Amino acid sequence: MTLQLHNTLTKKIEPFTSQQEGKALLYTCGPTVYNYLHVGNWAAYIYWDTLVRTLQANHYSVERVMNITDVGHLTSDADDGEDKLEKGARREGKTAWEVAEMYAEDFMGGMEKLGLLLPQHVTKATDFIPQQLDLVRILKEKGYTYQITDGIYFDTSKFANYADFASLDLEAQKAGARVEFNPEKRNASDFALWKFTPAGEKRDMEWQTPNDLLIDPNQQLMGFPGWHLECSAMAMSILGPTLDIHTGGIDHIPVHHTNEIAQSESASGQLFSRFWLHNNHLTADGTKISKSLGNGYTLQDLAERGFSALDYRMFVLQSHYRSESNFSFENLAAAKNRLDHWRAIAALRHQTHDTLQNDDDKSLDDHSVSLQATSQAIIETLNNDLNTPETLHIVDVAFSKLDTTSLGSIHQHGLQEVLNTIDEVLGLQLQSSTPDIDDDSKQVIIERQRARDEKNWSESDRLRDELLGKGITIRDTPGGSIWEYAPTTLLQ
RNA sequence: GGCGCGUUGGCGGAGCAGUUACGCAGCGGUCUGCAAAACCGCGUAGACGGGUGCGACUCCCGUACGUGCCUCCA
Repeated sequence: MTLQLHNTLTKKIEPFTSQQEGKALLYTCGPTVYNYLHVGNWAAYIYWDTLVRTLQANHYSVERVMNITDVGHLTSDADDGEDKLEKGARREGKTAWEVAEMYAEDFMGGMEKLGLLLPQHVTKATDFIPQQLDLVRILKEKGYTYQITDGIYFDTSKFANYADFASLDLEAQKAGARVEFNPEKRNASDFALWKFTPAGEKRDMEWQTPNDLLIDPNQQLMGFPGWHLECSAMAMSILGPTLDIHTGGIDHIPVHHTNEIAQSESASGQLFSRFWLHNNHLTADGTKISKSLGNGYTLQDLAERGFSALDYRMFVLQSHYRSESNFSFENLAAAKNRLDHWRAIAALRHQTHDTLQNDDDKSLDDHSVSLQATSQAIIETLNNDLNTPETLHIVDVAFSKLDTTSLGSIHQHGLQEVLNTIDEVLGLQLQSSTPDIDDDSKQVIIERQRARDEKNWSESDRLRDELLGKGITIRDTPGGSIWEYAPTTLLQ
C-alpha cells in the first residue's frame, strides 16, 4: 500500500503525492516558548516525527520547517490579549528575549530526549521579521489589508473561501461569540497582521513599522507581528508558495490555519498546502489538560516518577494521532512495561547464534519468514494514515513468537532487520538502549552456569545478584540462560 | 448559540459485517533448585432504542451521555 493520509482540506484519506518526486516539503507548527511543554504538547511532535519517519521509509527526502514562536502570540485570539512572551517575562522577572531563549532551549532538549528528528530548519519568528513585513507589504499592495488604531489587519471578507477550510459559519459564530471584538474591525474574523506597540509603552520585543506600510508615512510606530503571520512567512520564504504537508493541532483549524491559508493564498495566488494533517488532543486524568488543573505534566514530572521520555513516546504511539487519548500514570506504566519487553527482545540479538545465513532457507520453520514479513507489515500499517496502534500490535505478535522460540532457532538476521525497521520508523531506540553486555558480565554468566550444573545454588544465586547489581537480569530457560536489562523501578 | 468528535472488557486501545486484536493489570495452572520470564486457561467487551442484512461491535436513523474548538492550549 502506498502512503495514505487523512487530509483536513478534503476531510478524506487520500494517497499522498508530492509536487517534486521523492521530495516532501513539510511545515510543522512549533511551540510558543513561554513555558515548559506538557505531555499534550509533546504528543503532537511525536506524531509528526512518526510522519517524517514514515515519509522517509517511503523513500521521500523530507525538507521540514518548524517554527519557534518567540513573539506575537497573544493570550487571546481576539487580538486584544497580552503577548505570551511579554507576559511570561514579567512573571519571571526576565526580558521576553531571555524567556524565549530559556524555553526554546528546554524544547530542543526535550526533542533530543524523545528521539525526535531535528527538522532541517528550526526557525524563530524574531529572525524572520523582514520576511513577515514583506508579506504584509504584498497583501497591502493587493488590497487585502486595512489599518486601524492598534494595527494592520487582514480583511477576511476579501478572501472568498475564508470559511471553507474549517466549515465555519461566520454569521452564527458572530452571534454566539463570547468575546467582544474590536469594533474598529470590519469583520469579526479579521485578524492582525502587524500590531502597533500602544502609545507610551515600551515592549521588550518591538520593531520599527516600515513607513510604506502605514497610512501616514510620516508616522513613527513601533510594532510586532501577529501570531499567524510568522508561519506563512517562514513556510513560504523557505519552502516556496506551496507546501506538500502542513501539520498542527486540531485546535488550529478554525483560527490559526484558516488565517494562514487566507494570508498566504491571497499573497501568492497559489494553493498554500496540498495536505493538512491535524492531531487530536490528549486529555490527562480524564479531563482536558490545563495549567489550572495541574495536569499539564512535563517531561521533568515524568522523570521524577521514574518514566523516561521514551516510555512516554511508546505511550503516545499506543493511540492514533486523530483519536483523542487519555494520559494517566497508570497508562504510562503499561507503555513502559511494553517497552521493557521489547528491549528484552532486542537484547536477544546479542545472544543468538545465527546458523542460517540464507533468508530463504525453509528448513527453519517460519520464523525468518515471519520476521521479514513483520518489517514489511510495519511500514504497511504506518502507510495506512499512520496507524501506530496497529503497528505496535504487529510487533507484539512477532515478538511473542520469539518468546517461545529457543535462542538457537531465532533468525538473527531477521531479528536485526525488524529492530532496524522499528528504530527507524518508531524511534524507540531499542538497539542503542540495549548494547551488548561487557565480557566480565558474560564471564559471570558462564560461571553461574557452571555453578548451576554443580547444583551449587548459593553460588549461583550470588552471581545472579552480582549481575543484578550491574542492571542485568537472568532468566533460565530450558534452552539456557538469557540475559536482559533490568527494568528501571518506578518511584511510588 | 455555531461547528466537530466520541461512547468497546479492570485500565488503555485497534481492526473487522460472520474465526483471538494487542498491551497493561487480575485469577488459576504448567514449567522451574529458587526466582524471573514464557506458555496454557479464565473473566464470556462493544451506551440505549430502532432499521437494513442469512448474519452487526463493524452500515443507516434516533435517543442519552460525554467531550473538543469558537476563549489559554498541541
